Amino acid sequence: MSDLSISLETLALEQLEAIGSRLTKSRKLILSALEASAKPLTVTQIAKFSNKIAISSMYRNLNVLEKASLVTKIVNENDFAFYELDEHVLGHHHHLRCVRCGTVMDVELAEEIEQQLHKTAKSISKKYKFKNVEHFLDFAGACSKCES
Amino acid sequence: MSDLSISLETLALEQLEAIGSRLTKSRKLILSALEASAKPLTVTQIAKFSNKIAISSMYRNLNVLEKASLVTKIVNENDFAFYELDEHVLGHHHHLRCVRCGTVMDVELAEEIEQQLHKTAKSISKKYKFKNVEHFLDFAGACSKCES
DNA sequence: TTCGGTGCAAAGGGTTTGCATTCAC
DNA sequence: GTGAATGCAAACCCTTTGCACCGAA
Repeated sequence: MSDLSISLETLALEQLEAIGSRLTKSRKLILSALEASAKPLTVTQIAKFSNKIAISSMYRNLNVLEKASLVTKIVNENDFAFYELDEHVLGHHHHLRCVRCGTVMDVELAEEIEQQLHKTAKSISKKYKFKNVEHFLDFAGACSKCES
Repeated sequence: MSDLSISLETLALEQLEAIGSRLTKSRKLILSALEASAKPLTVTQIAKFSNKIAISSMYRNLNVLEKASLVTKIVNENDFAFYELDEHVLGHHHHLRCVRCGTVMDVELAEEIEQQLHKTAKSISKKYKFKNVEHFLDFAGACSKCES
């Protein structure tokens, strides 16, 4: 149980402490579920991974972990949220979503595109007078399982 | 009431008929609200524009209009959906969202980036065996109103 | 011993649905 | 006249909250 990598555990301790929170068993379990998964998970999926945590605690913990910049919430067209480790942990990346089953997977892009997106964000920031403009680039299509 | 442009009304009639639905007064009102607005609207905002429509009909109509490819639902981090006219009507574009107040506005990008995104979508399609991969590029930051 | 964390149950809030009525073709 | 659309209220479902209890520093 809670086979959390040392590096993530250290980071978690540090960043949770920074917001006055503790690294509890439940939070370790959630983090290890997310670390073990190749792709973002729904609350229900995380709960399956460890059904000892009450759903309410699940949500409360995910909110705390989000505040600690350890976890990121992904809003999806399919009405339930997905969660994954924060970009500080996972590295910058994008998402590919199946329009049928809703599964979300992580995708990395070429540096070239990233740079261009960065430039674009800057020019939008200037043009529309928005501060700290970030880009969110996702892709969606029909996955091979759903297509069969 | 329902000062819908002729071209949109024609298109609406056509595409609603294609899915066996009618162009009713309520649907005209919703479409004209969206056409009049410079930016995507929430259900509540559309309702304000015309408070004669029951909320339930609002949702039902928006779903029908979405099926008819007349309207697109935008999922937002701030927990309520935004709606706007479909890209077939509005043209391809992207969104800029305020992380504070949640407002969403439309943004057009240079052809150069669009082409690169298109290429990227294709290569992702091949790599992950997803069909009909589309891109969704949004930007988010703090708008000038919220920043003051 | 002191707070933060947890479980349970109840409440929230946006969205959907059942049903009888009304409307469009 | 017939099937689609509407209004109202109730149901849904994911998520949040209140409260008493538990647990780690």
